[in-house]
Amino acid sequence: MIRYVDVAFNIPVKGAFTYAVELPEQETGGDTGEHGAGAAAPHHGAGAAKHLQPEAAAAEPQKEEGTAEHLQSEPTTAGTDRTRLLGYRVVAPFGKRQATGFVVGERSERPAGVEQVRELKRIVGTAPLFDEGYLELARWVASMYYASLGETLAAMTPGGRQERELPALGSDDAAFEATPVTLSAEQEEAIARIGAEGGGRYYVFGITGSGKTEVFLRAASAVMGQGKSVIYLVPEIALTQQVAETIKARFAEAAAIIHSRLTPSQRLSEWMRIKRGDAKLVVGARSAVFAPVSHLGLIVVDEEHEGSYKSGQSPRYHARQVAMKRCADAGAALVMGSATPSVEAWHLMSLGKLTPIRLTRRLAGGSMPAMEIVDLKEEEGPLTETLLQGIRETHAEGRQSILFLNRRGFSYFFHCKSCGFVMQCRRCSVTLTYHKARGRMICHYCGYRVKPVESCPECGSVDVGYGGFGTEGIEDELQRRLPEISIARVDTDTIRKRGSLEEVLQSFRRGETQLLLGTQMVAKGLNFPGVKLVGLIHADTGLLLPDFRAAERTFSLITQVSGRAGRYSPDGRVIIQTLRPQNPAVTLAARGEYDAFYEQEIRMREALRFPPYARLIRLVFRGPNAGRVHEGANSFADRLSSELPETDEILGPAECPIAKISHNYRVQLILRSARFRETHRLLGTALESFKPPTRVHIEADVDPVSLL
DNA sequence: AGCACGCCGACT
DNA sequence: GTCGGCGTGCTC
Repeated sequence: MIRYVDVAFNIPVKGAFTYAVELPEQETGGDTGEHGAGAAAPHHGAGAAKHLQPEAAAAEPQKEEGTAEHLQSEPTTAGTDRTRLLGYRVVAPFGKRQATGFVVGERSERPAGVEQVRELKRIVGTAPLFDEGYLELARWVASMYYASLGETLAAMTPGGRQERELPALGSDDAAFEATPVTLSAEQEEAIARIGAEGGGRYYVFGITGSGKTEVFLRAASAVMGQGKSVIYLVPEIALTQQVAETIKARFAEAAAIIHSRLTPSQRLSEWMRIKRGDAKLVVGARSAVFAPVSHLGLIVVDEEHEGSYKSGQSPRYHARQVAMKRCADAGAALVMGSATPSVEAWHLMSLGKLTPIRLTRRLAGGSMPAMEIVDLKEEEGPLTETLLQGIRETHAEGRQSILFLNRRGFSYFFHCKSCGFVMQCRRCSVTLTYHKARGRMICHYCGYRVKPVESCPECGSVDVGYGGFGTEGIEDELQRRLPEISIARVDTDTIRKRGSLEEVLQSFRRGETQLLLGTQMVAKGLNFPGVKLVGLIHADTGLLLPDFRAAERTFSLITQVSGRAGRYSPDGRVIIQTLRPQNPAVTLAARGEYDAFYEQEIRMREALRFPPYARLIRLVFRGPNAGRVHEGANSFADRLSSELPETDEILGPAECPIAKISHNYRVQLILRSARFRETHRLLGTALESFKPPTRVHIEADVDPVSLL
């Protein structure tokens, strides 16, 4: 029987391609294929059931790739229901090559208007990856983020071809108690409120160490008790090892933990386990929001403010937004939480669209640390005497310190070295970026440009320019000045190797090293009882970035990093070094004045028409020919200005802050809209019909998190 | 004439 | 995305 299937490929091209496929008339157990390679994979021949036997995986543990090859050349297998092909991954001839894609439609007639229909090369797997309902979600994601259906499905589904079981659980770490601890009154109340009725949107807003995780786990448990499934999102699984271990210990086989170390085959295996309903709790980073659960009852978004929930490539989805969509569709509850909510979340809470639940007490007997601000302008270099003295004292007490330094340099940012003044755009209020080649300060939101000043408009100093602390060398400098202290360094370079992060952290936890020096990642979720002092070497690096979220990020960073100090003791200490000791993001974070910070930030956003008072869509035009890239951006901007409502603003075209990446020139356009739905729809039609100059690509980023 | 490279558009 | 076709222009 000849059938026709619509296949969406993992390419930017929209629309599906139709292929023919010959299906067996019935499940006769006969082999319809002609390759005869099946004999080479003896444990595979009988189809689905055998795949899951552990012996199969154990038999050839080293030969995963080779085994996969055999299975790929295995033609349509008998004993598998492939009369319906929707949701299968397939391999098809595409031009001169083979490409994998997804079956997104089926038909029995050859489609009209298509002259040549080629035949599918192969059907991957023994069961479909998704069903119609799931495809609907994919269509929503693709259209919301202006991506093709094929690349969207590729981002949503696991890449493995053959299921492969996960190794047995490692030796159970007794440190992670399987039995829940006693709850505080606040926690009890929080759980009761979340469980009070099905659905709803909640925000657990609690200081670090106040027991959010336990609230989430109890809520998950309750939902699972009703036979429903739970998705538990964390920013980066490697750094939430503690949460993962606790969940493993408490939920065992009912949980699927999707982490970055899983191979594609293992991911597929977990995917199928979830799809069958064997795993009712899915824990994972961003992409776990696409877990194929049935009867969704709850999605937890832990550390909601985290930027890693936003995908960096097409489809540039925000897991929080997808979570809202899935919960709304399924009537499931959404529970988010953080010590530092995003400004958007805060706004939703103040509008009553998100129910706040506050946790105010630290559980482990700790209290909030003492916070000190050190003015870097008064000091020589990044390692100030206050900081060094603090480390020495802490060490003398036999306790530990964490030093945080922001990787992002600010050498692009022209500033006054005397008072810390930074030039900002009058209109956008973001930092102007210094372009050395042009000798101009440029706003990357609107394109505004000025000559750099010769002297500081604030204090008159002529000591202005670009340049700052290099991050390299801080470790050496520390080593030199504090030779008695052993230092552990954690950054993207040192953790590249598998397992090395855990090693470094373990040795710190055991007290073998006394000082942990790291980037962003030490700010998040790591808890070490021995830590007394936390130092931020340059707390306001983020403030110098040309980004309207700069203040929010700085506030969050200071607060989160501070949470690492004195978590288990009453005498924690935080030293915040800054060039701008008067900046509200710094001072309000230091004083723990959340409400004041959010209120002033919200007012600023309203005045400047930034989210949440407007929504942004960023369009990046890129290509090897600068002229054509500009031409494309200009003509599209012209078109939009005639088609979009008057109230929408089109900022730019302006060169991207990183104007050229690997031979590609980049120009951006930022749309600002107060009526998002309409703008989104109109932009969709405009993008569909616009034919950019050759070699010019347009990337759309809806609700961009960073404009860099 | 022969070839290298860059540009372009098709891919079911 | 990736591939091949083909035109321009350079070299033997």
